[in-house]
Formats: sequence, structure tokens, C-alpha cells
Amino acid sequence: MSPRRSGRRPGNPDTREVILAAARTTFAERGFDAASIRVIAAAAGVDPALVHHYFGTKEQLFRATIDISVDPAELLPAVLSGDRDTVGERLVRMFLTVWDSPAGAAAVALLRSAVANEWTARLLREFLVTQVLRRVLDQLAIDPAELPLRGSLVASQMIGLAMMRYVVRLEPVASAAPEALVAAVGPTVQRYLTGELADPPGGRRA
Amino acid sequence: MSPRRSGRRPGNPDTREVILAAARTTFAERGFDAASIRVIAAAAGVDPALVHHYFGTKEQLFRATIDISVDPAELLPAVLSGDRDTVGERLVRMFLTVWDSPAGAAAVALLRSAVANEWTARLLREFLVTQVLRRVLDQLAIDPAELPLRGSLVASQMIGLAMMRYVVRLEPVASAAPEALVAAVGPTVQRYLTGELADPPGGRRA
DNA sequence: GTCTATATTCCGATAGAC
DNA sequence: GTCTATCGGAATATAGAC
Repeated sequence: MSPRRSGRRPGNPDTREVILAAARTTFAERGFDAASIRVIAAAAGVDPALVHHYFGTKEQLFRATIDISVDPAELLPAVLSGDRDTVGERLVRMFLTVWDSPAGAAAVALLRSAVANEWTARLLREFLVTQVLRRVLDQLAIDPAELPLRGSLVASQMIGLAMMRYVVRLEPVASAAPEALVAAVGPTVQRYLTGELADPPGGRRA
Repeated sequence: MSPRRSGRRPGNPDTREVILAAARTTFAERGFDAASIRVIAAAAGVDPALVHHYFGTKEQLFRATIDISVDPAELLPAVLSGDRDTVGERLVRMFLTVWDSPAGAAAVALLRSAVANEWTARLLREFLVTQVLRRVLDQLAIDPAELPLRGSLVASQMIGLAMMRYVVRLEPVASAAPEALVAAVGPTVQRYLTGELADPPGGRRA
């Protein structure tokens, strides 16, 4: 008669999803500080108190928002298995695929927030280091002494690309076809990962 | 900008300078939104009302803060005159010199603010396009059709470097010696400016 | 020139009615 | 489950006393 789930979760799942979606887009557009519970509630068409009812504090709501984020452990193996000389292109391609997808809104939210907010910056730093860079570099048999530098160089190009495409929206990078960016930026990442750091791969000075 | 005006400027120039310096560091540390007039006033050791007295609204104070920023028209000729094959390294070197200097605080303030704030993002966009990228590319005789893409690719790497070094503070880029970054990132910028965008300069595929 | 006092607005969060 | 009402605080900005 009443096909209830065991241990029913609080609240109407529909409303909860609506709030979460509104939070995701609002955080992505304005960052953690500028996005207010009230605006999120208005975007979801519910009362601000209801947001607290479902998610607790604003910080808890933010963590729930970025939690759906993609798991690098799932995606990276496909990037790392394959020709070592084109891993840069595959990494950029995966990066753009994720960020251009709906799930990318969570990443944009995190990036936007990391700038004005120390604890979100730490979140981003730890995500980059422990979830992405370490996995990538471990698989590529890099000289351990060079590993941190190579990792943060890759991060600088990737985050810069994300900044231009999703935050500052500088054209034509903001609207370029993913493959055009893969072709342009892939070799850069490739050099940061496996190339000579002091000289260009062509051996211009040699 | 123009220190000479016809009428006497209002206020004690000393106090004005102190407020401006406090505003610069506070904006650089926290971005436009998170930096409050009150903490700026506290850092300067004056009353919040005095800040308004000298600079008007918070937005006007911010503009005054970043106005002392370096003039690219002065610095870029030295970068552009010289061996065309090493202009990337010289550009990165100048970039780091400026951002590492006290004047760089204004740039950090603008970058931090551009993320959570639409009108500061426009400020940054316009500065990049009209003051830096256009000048650089005009001097290098680039195919006009490729100019916007090359420009925004350079911007993506530079802004990404600035994000890692000054905002997110990811090591070792955050503390690396400038010349190490010049050697590592210079070739990237060089390729974005004058190289083949689809293939690495070594002609890996050719 | 400098500061006190305050008007106004918005924030996150909670208590409790329905 | 949802919303009304509200508390306590911090923000920008202004008016005006000294």
C-alpha cells in the first residue's frame, strides 16, 4: 500500500534537486561569497528557510553543490593509457569535455570561489594536487624531482584556459570549438609533462 | 596618472596616500567585494567616513587603486624590440617583474576582483585586449586572422600563471625564481605568438 | 580635515506556526 | 514539508558636529 523507502531522506526529493540545481548555477555565476541563500532560494522558487532546512549552512550547501563533481579516478585512466606523446592533447580534451558539460558548473563555481575565499582555494589546491596532478604524473614515470614543477605548470595552463573560457570570457577562446583548443594548448601541456622545461622541444638552441 | 590639476586636491596628501596604500593591499588580498571600506580604513588607521571623503564610492576608490598600474605602452617596446624568436621569454620576464613589484598588487587586486564581479572582469578584458595583446601582436606582423586566437592563448597562459603564483599559490610556481618560470613558460608564449598552433614547433608530425 | 551618528539595505541563520 | 517572522550583524553611504 505504501511503498516507502527504508530510512526516508528528509524533504521532497524534487524540491531538493531543484534547490541544488539553482545553487549550482548561482555559485557558478557569482562565486561563493556573492551568491546568497536568498538569491538561490528565489531562483529555485522556494523560501530561503527551506534551503537551510535541506542543506544546513551555506558552506554545507556549497560542498553538496561541488560534490557531484566528476571523479578524476574514473576519467584519467583513459587519458593516460595510450601514446605517451599525445597525452597532453588527451588531457586537454578531457578537461574541456568535463567543463563544457553540466557538471562543469560545479568546477566553475569552485574556481570562481577559490579567488576570494581562502578555504575554497585550499579545496581547489588539494583537488588539483591529490586528485589530478599526482595521478597524471605518477603514470608517466616523471623524474620525481621535477614532478611538482611540471604539475603546477600544467595546472597554470589549465586554470588559465578555464579562466579565459568560463570566467573572464575572452574571445575567441570563450567560444572556440574544443578541438581547436586541443590542437593549440595540447602541445603546451605535453611539453610541461614530458618535454624539456628549459628549451622548446624543437631544440632551438641546441 | 596626471598629478597636476588646476585646483587644489582635497585633503591631506599624506593621509590620502596612506588610505590608497591600504586600499591597494586590501583589495589585492581579498578582492573587490570581500574588501570592505571599514577594514581598509582600519588598516590605514583612519575613520571609514574619511575614505569616502577622499575617494567617494567604493568603486571610485577601486579605480583609483588600480589606476597607478603600470603603463604597458612604456614597457612593451623593450620587450618587442629584439630577437623575434625570444620575445616569449622577454614577455614572461617583464610580466613577472611587474607582478612581483609593489605595483603588482594593483594587478592582483584586479585579477582577484575580476572573478566575482562582472564590471571588473570587463575592466580586465579591456585592459588585456587594448593595452597589452594588441600592442604585442601588432609589432610581430601576425596574420590578422590568427591574431585574436593567439592573443587569448597568450592571455590564458599568463593569467593562469598569475593565478597559480599569486592567488591560488600552488607550489612550487608560487615561490619559484622568476628565471625558472621564464625558461619554463617562455617557449609556450613564444609558440602562441609566432609558432604553429596546430603542431608543436619541433614538427613532431611532419 | 576628521570623526560621530545614523539611515538603509542586505546577509546567514533560527524558532516556530501551519 | 513549507513558510512567516525575526534576530543579530555587517555592509555602504550620508549628514553634520567639531
